[in-house]
Parts: sequence; structure tokens; C-alpha cells
Amino acid sequence: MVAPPGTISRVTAAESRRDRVLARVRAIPEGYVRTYGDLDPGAPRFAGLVLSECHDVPWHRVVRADGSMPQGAEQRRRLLAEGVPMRGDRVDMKEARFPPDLAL
DNA sequence: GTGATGACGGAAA
DNA sequence: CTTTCCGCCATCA
Repeated sequence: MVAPPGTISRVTAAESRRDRVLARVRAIPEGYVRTYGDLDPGAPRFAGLVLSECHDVPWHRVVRADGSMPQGAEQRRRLLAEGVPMRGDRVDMKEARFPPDLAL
């Protein structure tokens, strides 16, 4: 169904994008991680903002592109408990990175 | 309307 | 390998 031009949905673009980000976060299986860029290419900072607002999602499975963890020790402990391969204080993205669903 | 900020990314040194 | 810098988009003051 398509909304005619001029007809702005009550759902703003931001909410739509936000919902999409959350959907992708929930899609991350246990033992794997994803990057902010995978959640929302072009606006990774926005993805981070969304996670900071929503605590009812597996936020600990979202790390930086280089494998570093914004939440530090807490996040690292959770990921380690799920069996996420680590390399020092960084996640081994080569193995733990879950393929981004562009369709979602 | 402009300007500053951020759970970032990628390239350069 | 680490550190530094610039750019990206959306949000908030």
C-alpha cells in the first residue's frame, strides 16, 4: 500500500528507521555480534542512540566495526558468556560477525 | 532557520 | 600495530 504524496504517515521517518534498527538487533543470534554500520549504514551514530534508549534488546551483541565494545567490561563479559570469540579486549569480527540482512 | 553533539566508520600518518 | 583526523546522518538546543 502506498501513501500518496503529501500524505505524511503519523510514523515519522525516524521512528521507522528506529524500528528497523531494533528489528536488526533482535535478529542477532546468540554467540554473534553486529556493527552499528550494519544496523543502519550511513547513520551508525543514530543506531547507537537507539540502543541507548532501548534496554529490552540484546544491545550487548552490537559492537564497533573494529570489534571494540562501547560498554566496556560489562558488554565484554556478556559476549564472552555467549561464546563470542575474543581477541584480547576486542571481538574477533572475522568469526563473530553476523551477516547483515540488507532486506531487513 | 543555524550550530553543536553522538554507544560510529574509514582512511591516513 | 596504535593514534589522529575528517566525514556521515539524524537529533536536540
